[in-house]
Amino acid sequence: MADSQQRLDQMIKVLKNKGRRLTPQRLAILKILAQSQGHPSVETIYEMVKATFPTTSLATVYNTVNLLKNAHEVLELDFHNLGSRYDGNKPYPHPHAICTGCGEIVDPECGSLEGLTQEMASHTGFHITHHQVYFFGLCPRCQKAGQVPESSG
Amino acid sequence: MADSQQRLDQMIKVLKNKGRRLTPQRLAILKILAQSQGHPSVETIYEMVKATFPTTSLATVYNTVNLLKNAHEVLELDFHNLGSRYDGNKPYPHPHAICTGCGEIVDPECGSLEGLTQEMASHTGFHITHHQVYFFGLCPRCQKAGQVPESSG
DNA sequence: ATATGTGCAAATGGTTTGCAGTGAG
DNA sequence: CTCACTGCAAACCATTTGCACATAT
Repeated sequence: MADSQQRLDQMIKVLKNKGRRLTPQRLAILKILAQSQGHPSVETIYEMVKATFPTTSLATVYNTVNLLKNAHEVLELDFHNLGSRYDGNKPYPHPHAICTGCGEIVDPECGSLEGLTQEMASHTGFHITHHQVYFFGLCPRCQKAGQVPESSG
Repeated sequence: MADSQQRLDQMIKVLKNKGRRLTPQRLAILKILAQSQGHPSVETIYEMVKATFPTTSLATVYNTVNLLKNAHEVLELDFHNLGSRYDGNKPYPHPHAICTGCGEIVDPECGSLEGLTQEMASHTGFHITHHQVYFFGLCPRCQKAGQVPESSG
């Protein structure tokens, strides 16, 4: 994906601008986040980095992820049961759909969020800066799996 | 408020149906949640209960709140920085606006959430069951406070 | 009478922090 | 060469759990 290369370049640029160093471990984490399709957890990132750098510590992953989060180069999703997940592809707030069956997280197209935001603003007088919009339910696959409750043979 | 009395009665009924007991501490927690206007945290509830029952433990508050949460008689709001907050007035999912200045949480009227939900469902194929919709920003009071940065005398 | 609820304290689990050694710039 | 980064382990903090006693039903 050309996009993920652009994301990676952007992340590197931001870190440089902040005077941060680009260690091999850190670069590996950046790559994982820039290419991430599945909203990985810190633990997931940790396991992936360890494939290349076996001595990497969890603290280093947290450190780098937080660095990017504070620079708005990664979006943090907060879930009560699933733990925090990270999106390095679209580091700006956007709606998510989370399957309560398999845990899959998808980024649906969404045109009507803007209207909702404006409605919230006008009803509250708030100056809205960002949001967290999560929809929970069953993905198509889990719906099918649920319709045939393990009895077919 | 007549509403909060109804909420309290409903909570009590649900606990009874589950064969749970109504201890004085538990009743106090139920009342706090049924009347809650400000989305209290467990810690806040704990402090309030202790005013009447000084020996109450945090564990008891967690226990009762979770009981109600699982019975859908209380709505849990999950925030990364603010910690979990609870709404015993409207125990069903609804949008919230959170002030990043003072921490106030309000429940705005909202007509266009249904459309967004349907858009999400049609774009993902998910069967949506519930949601978490949080808008963050500055409440009117904090906007004014910010406009005059402590220099006026 | 009984088994749920209570209070206390210890356990848990995800995240952060302190520190001494390492290495990117 | 210097200072940020790393890895490890300990610290943190909200929440949960275990246990013996108390009590609502």
